[in-house]
Amino acid sequence: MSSNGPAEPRRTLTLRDVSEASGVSEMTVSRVLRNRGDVSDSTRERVLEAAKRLGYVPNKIAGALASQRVNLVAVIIPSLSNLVFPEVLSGISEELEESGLQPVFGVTNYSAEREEAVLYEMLSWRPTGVIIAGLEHSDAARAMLQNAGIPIVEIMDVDGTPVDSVVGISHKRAGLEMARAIIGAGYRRIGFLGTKMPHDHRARKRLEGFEAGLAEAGIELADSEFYSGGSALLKGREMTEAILKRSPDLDFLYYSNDMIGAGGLLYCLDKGIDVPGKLGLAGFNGVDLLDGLPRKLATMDACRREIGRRAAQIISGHSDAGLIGGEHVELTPVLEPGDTIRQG
Amino acid sequence: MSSNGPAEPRRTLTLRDVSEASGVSEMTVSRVLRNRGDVSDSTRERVLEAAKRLGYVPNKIAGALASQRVNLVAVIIPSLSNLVFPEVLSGISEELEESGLQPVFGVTNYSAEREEAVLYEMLSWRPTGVIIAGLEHSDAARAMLQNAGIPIVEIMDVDGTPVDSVVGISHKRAGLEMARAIIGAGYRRIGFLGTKMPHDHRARKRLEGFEAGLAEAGIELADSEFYSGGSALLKGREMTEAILKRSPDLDFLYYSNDMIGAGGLLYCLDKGIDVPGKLGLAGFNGVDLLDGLPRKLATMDACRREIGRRAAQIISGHSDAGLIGGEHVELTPVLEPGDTIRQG
DNA sequence: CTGAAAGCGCTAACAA
DNA sequence: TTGTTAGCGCTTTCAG
Repeated sequence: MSSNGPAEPRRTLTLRDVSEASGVSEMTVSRVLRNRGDVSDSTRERVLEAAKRLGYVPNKIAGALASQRVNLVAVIIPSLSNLVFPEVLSGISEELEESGLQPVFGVTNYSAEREEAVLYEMLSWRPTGVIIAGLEHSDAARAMLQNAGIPIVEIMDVDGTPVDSVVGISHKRAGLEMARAIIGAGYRRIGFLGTKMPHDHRARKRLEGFEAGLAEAGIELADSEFYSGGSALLKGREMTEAILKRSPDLDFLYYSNDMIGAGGLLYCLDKGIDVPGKLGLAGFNGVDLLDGLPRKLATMDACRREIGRRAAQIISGHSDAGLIGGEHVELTPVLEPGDTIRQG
Repeated sequence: MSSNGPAEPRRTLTLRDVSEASGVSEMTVSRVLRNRGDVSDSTRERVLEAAKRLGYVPNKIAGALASQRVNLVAVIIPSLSNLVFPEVLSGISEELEESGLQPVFGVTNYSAEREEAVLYEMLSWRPTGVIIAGLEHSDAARAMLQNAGIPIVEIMDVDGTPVDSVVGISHKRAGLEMARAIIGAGYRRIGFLGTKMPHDHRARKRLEGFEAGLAEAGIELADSEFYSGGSALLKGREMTEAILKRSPDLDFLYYSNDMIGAGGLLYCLDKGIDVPGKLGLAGFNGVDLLDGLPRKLATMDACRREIGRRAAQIISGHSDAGLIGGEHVELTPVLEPGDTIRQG
């Protein structure tokens, strides 16, 4: 053994360590490490060399406290298993990368209570901005957002009153337009299949818009079926079987998402049901999974990646300007009729 | 308008504000807000009331700097669009929730350079621990992990040398056992279909193990096909068509993930190919999507959620004890033969 | 049970 | 181009 004294508890390195190792003041070290102000090349090199040799990692906590600046963007979403949100996150990541901001994710599991807790936790890190899914929040959560004094972007949905900025689509309109397209194609006995989640406001709004669209033609929903949990593809199968057994005269099934829609499509193909002749099908989201199915399910793209991108742009734009925004971006989902709606 | 002076720039609230509003010292306010030490009920109530009324949100940056304690766990993964990682994240979230720790996610896009940058960024927030996918890191990244002085858990893979703790499965073994099962079922002309990503080390290890397993029986891979990007389900279809056109005599296809495997399965069913009689199929991961397919694809569960959970447990365990671990947890994936491998 | 003093590691502002 | 001086808002420690 070499002459190690009594186990020196290893401190984590500070600016001072780099300062001593390089013979330059802490302030100058700090400047070099942040590419700030003019520093002579020789000094810069010495500092960089020392920092690297020691393995110094700056302490952003101290930095943030001193400078009152944090390069974090809080991103709050209901779920990761939904497939929808990972895409939004990718859009956000992509866009923020360029601006030097860092997304920090929090998950609420569709619970308002949990959302409040996550939001509180994240705001206490004083992020540069907040991106949060949906327009429905508890009063306390809304108050926190309002008082945070930073740009807030509510995403996914524009049907409601945002706290600050909003980027999304109108799910009511999405439902409405789907109903019109279905009726335009001549279908009349229409069923709805969707999730039971009491807090999935967007699915609820799509259904509301859909029923409004049917009402325009004097039609009511003929039957419906709800689920929660489990493999969505399998649920789609099972629900389709159930609803067709109960209401064999249905001529269209509208699914609240593409996964259960895909399950329904596979079921119909299995059973040799004539799609779209005798039975039409449509989903929602535009997940690229659909491209690989034997037949292409009708759907409506929810513009997920684009939503993420635009939201991130709003934050990074304001983080430069220091302003709070109130931007309102409504994206327009386009009906992709695929092969499961009769063509006029 | 009321007598608003010249636009008071709204400061964010501090402990001092709550202290003044409640007539209690900052120190006592701090105690109440952290449920620390003995505080009389009446004082506690006054403080809580004032904090709530003002809408005070504590500043964790200052708190962390003063206490040298951060309740953040850095989680670094290659991708969010993979479906695999969201499940791991769910496992982590679930487990950390109980311990008061907060996961913070970073995404590397399978790039070692990006991983280094993300890691540096996250370590600069002095997290309580790090959970990072894979055992392959740049020298610099490995050095940072080693010097961080906090628990590090490398996940997904155990084939290699961890920096500290590791939780995962052996992908080599997974490939090996799949090969044995396939050969045991009597297949001999075997093709491999997978991703081309040069940095997906785990897919590579599975292939290596697979080839080793074939070699035991004196067999070589008859053909292979690689892809990158796009809808995995669709790619699975296309690749399957391509490889079967090129090598019509193949009697088994091993896919590097379930999504492309599912695409292949759908293709075979479309074409009326006798599965598993004339052609066997297998994937990898055990995604629950498979439950909804017309036939169940053979696969091997990668224990994703469990991996997340165990990794989180290691971090929260050590965050209490303040120790650094070196735990080694190897989970065992189980072959799920489904309907696409001939049964003896 | 409550308060006062000191300082966490860094950066803004100013001085040299 | 470089250094010095004060804090950032909180918690630790110790004293009442």
